[in-house]
Amino acid sequence: MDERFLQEAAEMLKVMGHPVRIKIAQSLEAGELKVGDIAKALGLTQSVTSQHLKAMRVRGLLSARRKAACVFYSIERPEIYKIIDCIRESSRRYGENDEPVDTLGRS
Amino acid sequence: MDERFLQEAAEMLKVMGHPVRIKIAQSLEAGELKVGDIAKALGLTQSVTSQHLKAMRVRGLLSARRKAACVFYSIERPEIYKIIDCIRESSRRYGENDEPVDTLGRS
DNA sequence: ATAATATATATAAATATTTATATAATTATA
DNA sequence: TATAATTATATAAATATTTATATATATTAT
Repeated sequence: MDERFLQEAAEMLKVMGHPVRIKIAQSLEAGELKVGDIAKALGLTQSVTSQHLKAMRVRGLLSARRKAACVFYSIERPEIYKIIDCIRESSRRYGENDEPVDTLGRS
Repeated sequence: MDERFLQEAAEMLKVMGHPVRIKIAQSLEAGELKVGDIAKALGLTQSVTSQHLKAMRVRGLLSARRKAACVFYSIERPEIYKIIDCIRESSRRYGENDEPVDTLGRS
């Protein structure tokens, strides 16, 4: 596997590996939203919202456009949703166990 | 979106958001391997390999079985590979730009 | 020009992750 | 039992992430 891609994939997975950023992606599924509306919808402060948005933007997951005083964010990589669906399927298949077992079973 | 799933998805994405752990998943695509072989294949120390394996195991991504003194790890959630494919496709589609642009474009 | 609104960013504190080193635990064998 | 081989884990240091607070920047309206 290409080292370049490996790093990029890890970055992308890491940035999506945060509940707030998953919620942000979800909130943008129907289309672009301005920062304030995302913050309101998610019950976050303006600042933390902006910081998470930046984390996603600088890695190419979101794009932003200015419209007057507002900035509208939108999804740049719709594959995010496919990934979340994969995980949902995986969860379903894996079972409704509360916690994965962590034993090694003596032989 | 279910809060329970949200947390689980974030955890899974986060744990896969590390180059070494992606490599580990790759190394297991053809089948189970013992810790020592994974470490050798990836050029890692025994300890750090074991630590990454544990991170993946306790979150249900890998399972382990003991065979004599060795422990064989294998993939518990093959969806991981689908996710990596998604990212590969996303990368391809997104373009071969070195770095995503991070400007907001004044209006 | 000033004020108001919306967003971004600098900074620092708290927390989490990563890695290395040393050691413990497990299994097989002499 | 003692030793070797394999894997796991405790610990600590280095680094990174997350969040809050305060402040800066950009835009519009007065």
